[in-house]
Amino acid sequence: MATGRTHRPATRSRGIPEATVARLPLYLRALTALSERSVPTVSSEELAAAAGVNSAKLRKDFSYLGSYGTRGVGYDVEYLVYQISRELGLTQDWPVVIVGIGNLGAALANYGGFASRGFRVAALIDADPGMAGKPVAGIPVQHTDELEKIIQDDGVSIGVIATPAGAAQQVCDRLVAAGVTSILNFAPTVLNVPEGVDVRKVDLSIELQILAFHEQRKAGEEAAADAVAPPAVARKQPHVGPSADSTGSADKGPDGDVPAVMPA
Amino acid sequence: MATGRTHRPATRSRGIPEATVARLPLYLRALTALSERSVPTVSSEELAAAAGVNSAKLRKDFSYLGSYGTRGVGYDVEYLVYQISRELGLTQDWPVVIVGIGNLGAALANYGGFASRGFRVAALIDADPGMAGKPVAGIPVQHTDELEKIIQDDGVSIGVIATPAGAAQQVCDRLVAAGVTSILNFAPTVLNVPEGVDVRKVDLSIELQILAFHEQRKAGEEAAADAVAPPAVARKQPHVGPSADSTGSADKGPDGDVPAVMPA
DNA sequence: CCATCTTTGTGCACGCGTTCACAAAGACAT
DNA sequence: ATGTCTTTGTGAACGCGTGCACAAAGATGG
Repeated sequence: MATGRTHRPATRSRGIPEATVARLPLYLRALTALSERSVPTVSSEELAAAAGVNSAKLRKDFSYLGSYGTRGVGYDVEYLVYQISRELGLTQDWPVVIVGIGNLGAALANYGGFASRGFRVAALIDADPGMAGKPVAGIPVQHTDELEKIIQDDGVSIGVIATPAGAAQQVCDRLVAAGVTSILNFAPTVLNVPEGVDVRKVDLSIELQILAFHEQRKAGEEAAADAVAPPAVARKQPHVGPSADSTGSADKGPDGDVPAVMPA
Repeated sequence: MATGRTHRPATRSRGIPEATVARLPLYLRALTALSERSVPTVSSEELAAAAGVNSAKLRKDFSYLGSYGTRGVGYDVEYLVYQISRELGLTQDWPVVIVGIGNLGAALANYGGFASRGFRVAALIDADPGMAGKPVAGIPVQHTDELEKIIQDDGVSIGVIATPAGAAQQVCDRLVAAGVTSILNFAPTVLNVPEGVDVRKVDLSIELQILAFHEQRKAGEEAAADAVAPPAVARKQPHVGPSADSTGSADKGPDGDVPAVMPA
């Protein structure tokens, strides 16, 4: 799903399948909402509905954490919030650096979800000297030269890359060399990292392409079954030659995928 | 993965497993790069390395598309680019609407990856009347009232939600009612959609929490003897970072004396 | 204290995805 | 043509994740 490397020595140590870990934040969000409404307990059925998953799956997920429920009653909301937070490591403070303060980087810096869950923006870093000192989301942007110093001084172990694709690997290397061991990559590139470093990637382009695939499939099925066109009329524009159009050569940027503004 | 609805017999119709579909954009990106360098053919081993996957997996993935390789030689780059593009539906033009033009929405509008692969920003939509007419990425923002009209006029079938969480479900309902059948959701909420609508979500907060989990596990690999006594009063500030100092192998680590921050 | 009812926790089976390993297919040299 | 060498395409085994179905556990009421 998301680790850039195919490797997964990951969750070998103590139970908790990767798929379960990926769902814990979902449960936590639903539980936090319940907590704010002062709901004392919740059944697996209710919570599963709120999180958008199967109730059996939810119970099995929780069983990896331990037996935190009460049969006949359900789960204590507050207690479960604490247990999941602890399991996810959110009871600690995680300083995070964001590299590449373009449109996307600025959006991330302003994203409220950071501060609300144990994550703290330790620094914003950009390669453009003109950005230095300029405040974004109340935090002054610092130049790339400061990167290593910041990471070491603040003990940063999580880095967010929001640079253009061309700069991503280089930034990644510097982050890792300075001590970062977890990277969230928004640049459309496959990052190469040494053993022991986790990479998760968020790729808008890929998500859209997956949607397009399903969309095309849906359109094709309808066409095969019936001729009744639902709402739209001009939805298709088959305007591509056998192999000359989109593939030719540099008809757009390096890959056309540039998430942020950052001079190389 | 990402389909909002629990049920998803998914790609039953025409082979092609979901996991393979999710990798096709990755291959396509690597192939495009090769194409720009005028590389005529590529072996499964080389291409797999470029895409960051196993070569056997790549070959099996391609086998679902058909036999496009030549034994003893490899794959024709141009031909494969075309085949994958066609399979993903990228030879069509996909108009996309972005709803919620805040920091993130603006970043998405400026994202080059849209236009480069058959996706076209048909409209930017925001609920704030003050935003109306204001150009973002060269496109004037339109008010939410126009949403249905735009979707129907342009035959939009893909919508991107970049609104706050509170507005996401409402926006989603309107998109679906107007004819959108694929949604990319950036809001931290579980969207409820009817059968036949695909939802993929991109959630920064969840990604970070998953990274935090692994980070914590790495930090406390040897000091696994915590076995925290269940706190009777939940949501209390627990003692924090008790593991960063005991191990000698861990060179990094947030010098464990940061204050605990519980989610609110 | 016993009966009943609710809800958890989990054993089990099934299907998907990954990986191995190798035969088949073609290129290429002689 | 024939042999050798490279690389694909895939059969088969394995492991993980999912969901069913049910027994165990505890609450609740009489």
